[in-house]
Amino acid sequence: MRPTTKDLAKAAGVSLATVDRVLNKRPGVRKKTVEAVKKAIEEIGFVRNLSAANLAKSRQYRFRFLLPRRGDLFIAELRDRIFETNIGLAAEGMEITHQEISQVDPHLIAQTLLKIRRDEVDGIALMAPESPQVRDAAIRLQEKGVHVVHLISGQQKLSDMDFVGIDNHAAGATAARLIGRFVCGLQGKVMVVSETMNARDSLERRRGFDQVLTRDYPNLTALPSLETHGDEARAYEIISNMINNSPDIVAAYVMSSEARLPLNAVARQTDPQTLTVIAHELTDRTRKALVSGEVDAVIAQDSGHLVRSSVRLLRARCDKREIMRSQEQIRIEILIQENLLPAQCALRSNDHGSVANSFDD
Amino acid sequence: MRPTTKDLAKAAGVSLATVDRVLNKRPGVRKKTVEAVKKAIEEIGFVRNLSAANLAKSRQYRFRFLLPRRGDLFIAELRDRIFETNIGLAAEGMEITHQEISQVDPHLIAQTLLKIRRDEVDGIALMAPESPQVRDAAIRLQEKGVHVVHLISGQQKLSDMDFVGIDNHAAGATAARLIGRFVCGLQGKVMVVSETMNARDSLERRRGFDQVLTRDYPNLTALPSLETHGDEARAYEIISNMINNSPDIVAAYVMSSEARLPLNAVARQTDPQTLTVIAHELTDRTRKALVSGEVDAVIAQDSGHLVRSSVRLLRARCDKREIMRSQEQIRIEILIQENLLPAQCALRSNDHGSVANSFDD
DNA sequence: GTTGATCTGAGGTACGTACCTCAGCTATCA
DNA sequence: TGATAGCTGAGGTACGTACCTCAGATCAAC
Repeated sequence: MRPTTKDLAKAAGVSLATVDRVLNKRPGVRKKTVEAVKKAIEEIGFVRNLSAANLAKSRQYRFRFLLPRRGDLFIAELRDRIFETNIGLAAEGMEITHQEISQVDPHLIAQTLLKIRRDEVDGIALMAPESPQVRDAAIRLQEKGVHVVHLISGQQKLSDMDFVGIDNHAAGATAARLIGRFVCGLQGKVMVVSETMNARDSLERRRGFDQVLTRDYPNLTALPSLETHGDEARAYEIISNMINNSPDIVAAYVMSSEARLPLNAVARQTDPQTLTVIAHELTDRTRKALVSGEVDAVIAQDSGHLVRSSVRLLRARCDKREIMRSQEQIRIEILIQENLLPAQCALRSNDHGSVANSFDD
Repeated sequence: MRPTTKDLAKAAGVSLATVDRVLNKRPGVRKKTVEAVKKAIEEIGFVRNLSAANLAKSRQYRFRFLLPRRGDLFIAELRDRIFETNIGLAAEGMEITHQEISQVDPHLIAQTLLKIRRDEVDGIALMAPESPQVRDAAIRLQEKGVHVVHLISGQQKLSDMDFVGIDNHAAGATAARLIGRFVCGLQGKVMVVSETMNARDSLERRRGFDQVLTRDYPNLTALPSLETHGDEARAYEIISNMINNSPDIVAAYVMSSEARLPLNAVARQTDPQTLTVIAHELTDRTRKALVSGEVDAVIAQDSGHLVRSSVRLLRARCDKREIMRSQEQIRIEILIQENLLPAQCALRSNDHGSVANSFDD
């Protein structure tokens, strides 16, 4: 049997109350006594029983994800993962919800943030385009005692500690490297498409992309970023314009998390099989594109990891714990046809019915 | 507050005892009553409090990883992850150990397996080359009540349910695709190196590799597999022979998890920068090779995931639970210079001192 | 040596579930 | 009608930690 606090008290020659004070960093214990207890902890190899601690605390954590309202496949993925995580962690006293926010208007987002009360949630994971208003509102929220982490995009270097997502500079560099190698020395232009360049993540990806491309692949020239603004007609128009004006396009980099519109537009304009195409995020659309050869590689961040990592980070904040940041690093995944897992992403078809309990025989 | 069993009892109009019987699938409850309780569960949204349940059960899980004795960097990685996982899960009543076993001799491995008693461990994660003796010993062990999962390699299709690791056929295919694309239409031969072709994983990788290469890249011919048997001198000899006999080698695929010897041998024989090289597993050696350009891509499986997934699987077996297999799928990661995380793998330098508790101020 | 502040011990309750016993209840069948 | 088996309720203890109160001990400074 593992030693308990009682054993620890005996080993340290103090009472249970003192052990408790030391373990929970409560005041009113002499340094010498603290040391004695710590020594005993090492000696008998005491490890706090988390189950018991959680039970005793009967602590509840209520976290809320704020995601843009747009009907994006990637956002849908995230929502599904939030739902799953909620189910999985409900048994551990967590309640994880999500709320839609404006996809663009910083004022509206800031308003939404400021409306959040300390007594309804303990933490927020926010996915929103960069803006001073949002940043300030987030800071205000923190001051109220609601912890905030920034998901995927993140605000102007508040602190890296609050960010959950991939290194977008590196992701852009990865895209450039793949295009550079796949294109095989061909001379030509590279089309770059994004939903908007107002987002911090797009800007960073672009910088990383350009850096590698100009340094290592003089045969390739990156064209100015096209912005779809999530509008299908517009996407088609600007992309077809671009393709018609630059017949020497040999590759395309779709930077935004919603690759559907750009991919559809490209597909209508040219034979994507002959074009080297790199897109972001694994969704049903990019998965199909990967399988058909329409896309050569997908650069992805695991949506489940994003959600779980956010939750762990928020929870650590609530407990005033530090966290192993290196273990929470979100990987930049490179996906091609061959390393797509059969189940990956196809999970969307799950019905969300009765997963909560396991009495289904 | 979340509803408790007491609330559930009230809602279902039964006693706590009956609720308990239903929740824990104990006999002696009429079907009708069971249904009533289940209905109440749905209605009030009852979710078992895991902390309380674990505490009440005061269940301990003792799992042991059996890893080959060789001093491999990849194995060292795994050991470190086991150590970490043990620390992280100790608070949840898990005790995760590891034991070295013969790296080759099936008889010795089988003997080791058969020596394991039910009262010392609840489950085993076994990494061993395929052989009938080992397979039988594993089955015997299961009959004794010790759960067994097969790590990375796996035995002849016992059951996919017992396997933790990547799809090696797909991994080989991935390697072939990368080489095919990176080589840019060049005509030539591809060298294939492994530690041994007796391992199931190597065979499967080879098959996946050949399949894609012969189908999609007629410009490339894969050479017969070279086996280093973990011997440095031998590795150098066979590889230099191969290189001297086939001057038109344009690429190399290092299949085994220990890439050190083959990479060193290749480096001594030829300029690896001009060769397209794909290796397996992220270790200090492959990481350096990736950064220097000696290796073009690394195909990896996350060692931490391997360990944690094994533990989850074993635990599910102990609890007689089914598990979401799709969530336990180990991803085939493609790593290039650009998407290497700064922290990734460099963790080896950690001292393993006082991570067990968090009183370090 | 007294006062006050600081530290420590003893003992309690609470968290939500698991698992036990035993008494009593309800159908079923002889 | 009574015996039997199957079902249900009442009540208890246990798990290990958190957090509370209050009394008593210790130590410093005066």
